[in-house]
Amino acid sequence: MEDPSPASASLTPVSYLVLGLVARHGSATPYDLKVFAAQSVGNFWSFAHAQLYKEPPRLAEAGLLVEEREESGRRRRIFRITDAGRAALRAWLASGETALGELRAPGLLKLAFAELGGPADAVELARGQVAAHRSQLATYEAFAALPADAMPWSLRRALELGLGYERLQIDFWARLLDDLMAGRVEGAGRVEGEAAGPVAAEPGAG
Amino acid sequence: MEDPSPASASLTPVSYLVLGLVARHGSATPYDLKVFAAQSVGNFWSFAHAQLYKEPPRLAEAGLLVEEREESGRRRRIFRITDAGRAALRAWLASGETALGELRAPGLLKLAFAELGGPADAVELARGQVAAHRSQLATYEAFAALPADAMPWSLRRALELGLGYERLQIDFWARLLDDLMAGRVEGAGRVEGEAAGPVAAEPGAG
DNA sequence: AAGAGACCGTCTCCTTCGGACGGTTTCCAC
DNA sequence: GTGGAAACCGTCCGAAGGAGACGGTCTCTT
Repeated sequence: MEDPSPASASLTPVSYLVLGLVARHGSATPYDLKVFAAQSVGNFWSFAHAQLYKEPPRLAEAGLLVEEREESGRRRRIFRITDAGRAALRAWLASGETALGELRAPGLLKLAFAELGGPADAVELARGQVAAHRSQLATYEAFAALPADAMPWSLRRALELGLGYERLQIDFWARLLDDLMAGRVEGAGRVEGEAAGPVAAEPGAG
Repeated sequence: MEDPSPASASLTPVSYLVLGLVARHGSATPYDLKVFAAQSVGNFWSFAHAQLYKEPPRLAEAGLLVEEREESGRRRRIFRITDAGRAALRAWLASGETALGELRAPGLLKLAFAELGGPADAVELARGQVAAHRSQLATYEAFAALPADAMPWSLRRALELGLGYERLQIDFWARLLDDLMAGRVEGAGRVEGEAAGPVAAEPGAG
């Protein structure tokens, strides 16, 4: 049993990013991809730029893209999408794939263990998160302020989820901060002026 | 210039997960870690179980954990935290590290390129996302329904962010679905009964 | 005492990640 | 025009992460 179709090699999120970006713009060099990505989805989902150089040749080998060469001095690789590539992209868009993804926020991990630190630590964390998410929100808002024709409707919608997400984070951490300051958190001590907290160490099940 | 302290080798999120879990429970075997993780942070942030077997020995080598052996038949490795480990954990909790993380939701990536598919595709996507996030929300709600003393306050708080996140997603996709069905999306066609959509292909800048 | 099923652990392969490094082109001062 | 600074562009590598196949061990039941 051999794979009858090299084009059906497993496609990852990066693959679809590349396919989508090339389809949207007609053609692109890896560098273009890097720039396009940064201006669109890269806002929520960053890709190592090395991937954007490696992926197009892979897709070309699978027949989903074709590669040309610039004639000018730099002789950059220019990629265009093929019918097979369009089909793969359309299949992905049409598939009922509903993977969820995860809430991999470093701040959340830290919060999950905040009971092991002092109350002041949690306060610091919350403050930092509020600030960081506010700044990210500002970035998104600047992007969202672009004229309507600066991006396709779908991307704008995606941006709106990003805005909602940042606002959710800000609200969450701000509320936590309030509760912490007001001593309204059951189990967490009231924050006075202390800086270092205890880390639990009682022996347990082995 | 050499690293004077082997214990200061770079610690990753997995490191802190392990450190935190061991600190919280007093001691743990790698298998315990796997179970503990699944019952707590694993809800939002999953770790490959192989990591939970590899990380403790690494931390032990760095002096942050100590390893014992069960005497019984299976002779499992039991890990406990050291003072250095507690210090590292406390330092992490107290540090103003505020990395943001990203919104790496596969559905979001797909949405960003939805203009390249047909209106029916976006509808399918939205429907699927609503269903998937509703199911995830139900899982979180069941977890949140546990008695107050079933988890530390910090973990419960983290859970609450998870709940908010799922509700945000549900609202977002449900609203998109509504707008799509009502033809209220500028640029997206009204969904009639079509199934396959076009993928843009006009040549552009090279 | 035997076998089923849960429990527990390791290994390997492949991808991703981050970033160091290096070369090229353009532009501007002079 | 020429030198070089600055932006532009591309490749490579080592370390870490992730999926999951595979294998061994214990417990419980009959």
